[in-house]
Amino acid sequence: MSWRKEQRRAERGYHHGNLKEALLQAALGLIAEKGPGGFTFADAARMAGVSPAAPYRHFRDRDELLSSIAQRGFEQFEALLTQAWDDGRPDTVTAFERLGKAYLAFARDEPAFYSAMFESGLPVDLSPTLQAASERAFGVIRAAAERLAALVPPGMPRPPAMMMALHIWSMSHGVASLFARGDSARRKLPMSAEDLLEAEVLIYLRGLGFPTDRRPPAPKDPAAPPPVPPSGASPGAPSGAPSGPWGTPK
Amino acid sequence: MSWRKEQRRAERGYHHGNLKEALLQAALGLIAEKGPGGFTFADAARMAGVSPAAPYRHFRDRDELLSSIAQRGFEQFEALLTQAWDDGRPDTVTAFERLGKAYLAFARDEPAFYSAMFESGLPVDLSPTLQAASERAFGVIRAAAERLAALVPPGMPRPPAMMMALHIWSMSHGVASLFARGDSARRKLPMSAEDLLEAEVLIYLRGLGFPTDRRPPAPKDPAAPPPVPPSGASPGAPSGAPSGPWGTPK
DNA sequence: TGTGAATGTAAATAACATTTACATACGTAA
DNA sequence: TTACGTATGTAAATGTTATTTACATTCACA
Repeated sequence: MSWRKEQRRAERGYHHGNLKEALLQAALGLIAEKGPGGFTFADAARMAGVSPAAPYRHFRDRDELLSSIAQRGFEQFEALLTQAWDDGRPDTVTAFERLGKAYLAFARDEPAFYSAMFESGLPVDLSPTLQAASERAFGVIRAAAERLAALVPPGMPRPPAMMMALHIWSMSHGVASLFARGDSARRKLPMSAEDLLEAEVLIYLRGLGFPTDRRPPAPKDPAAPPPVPPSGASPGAPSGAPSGPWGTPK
Repeated sequence: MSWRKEQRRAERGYHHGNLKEALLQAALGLIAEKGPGGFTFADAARMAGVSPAAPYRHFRDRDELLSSIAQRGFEQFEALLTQAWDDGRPDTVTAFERLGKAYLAFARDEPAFYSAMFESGLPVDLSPTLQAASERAFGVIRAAAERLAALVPPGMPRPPAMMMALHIWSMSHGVASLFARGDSARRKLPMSAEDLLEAEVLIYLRGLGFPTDRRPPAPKDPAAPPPVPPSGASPGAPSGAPSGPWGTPK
């Protein structure tokens, strides 16, 4: 039963060569499977083929490994959001909605990172680098909100961009946490989390004075088609396409 | 060192008499302090003055205790929301906003319950009674949304009440999770979580076509004051009172 | 009063996190 | 090339936890 260990040792020698990375990967896999609480330091070591004490050469303790993963998660998150925002192309509102979708996509596609970042109970405010990473990620939303705020139609009250950013963050986070986690989404929904969030954001944007009825034709930015929202769209769904921000639940 | 245990035993006899409840209370305290992960079954037993095996007479395992707490939490949550909604008095919109406040208040005042309910990683969908309790709590929001949907001004698209309920839930949950947890709120904000959520909900409601400018005078329900939102309210805050859904950050 | 069901206890097992003392390999300066 | 300091692993030990099993005490009630 130890031939396997010996075998592995023979293959890689006394030194692993890349243990830190291997541990991170192992932990990532374990967290994705069994949640941030179900991950054990010993398991990760076993998975990497080293003794239970080896990880301590690379991480002060279990929490530091978790924290490293969260850190990396925030970095990837920031990259994803940046890409989704794409500097506001083709127009601010479209890009803004893409941001929300990206949030959900991350929660769904990177459950391990998401868990470590938001569900591990780690005190984000204790690690300066972690907090910084978190703030950089939020900064993308913040910047987008800044641009959006500048476009609030004249005559409408214009809330601080920071506030708009926090609103969007909380909507995305709320939908993601409640409905986009767990393999089969813990709670049943009459629609996808994506559609739910999209509708939510669109209603919010309308509340800020943005026209939100156009959809297929995405003209340039300051172009504002019919400023009057379409009326009388009951759940019956007359036409084939969604008549408002929400379609008929399929 | 065992005199204390003997002492306690003498006071209460071989049987604790109320162990189940004592364990729940102990766990509640521990979770409030150290988070849902930092609570140990053995600790709760110790705190109740019984042997480490005693709890197993009342809970199948650690998870079942946690689950019981979550269950009780959802029940209290439902009660709190019901009270806040107060059947839509004095008017639907006001009561609706109170609902959001109650959500935050619960997250803040009952961190242990909130943790067990939403941050413990428990598979809510696995316990039928837990899921039912969760759905009853959401039912309050759902019912409120139902009433609100009926008031969407004619001429505005009216989203399904269920969707509105989910929107409100996600906003509240997002704000609560991100900004109303942890003794000193992990992330710094330019305003209180309550104000943040209130503004968010008001903008959302405006997006649905509700007039959202009145504040001190709360007239009867179907009474709809100036349907035109106030214009030109830059962050400078001209008058003393909040000029829109948001005041100046103090 | 006797008895079965509840409720606790003690002791044992297995898994972890973490520490300490010791072993090995790697890079580098002489 | 070699000697040495440092980085990286290992083995063994400690203390804690979850959980189970066999046994003890007490309660409710016939």
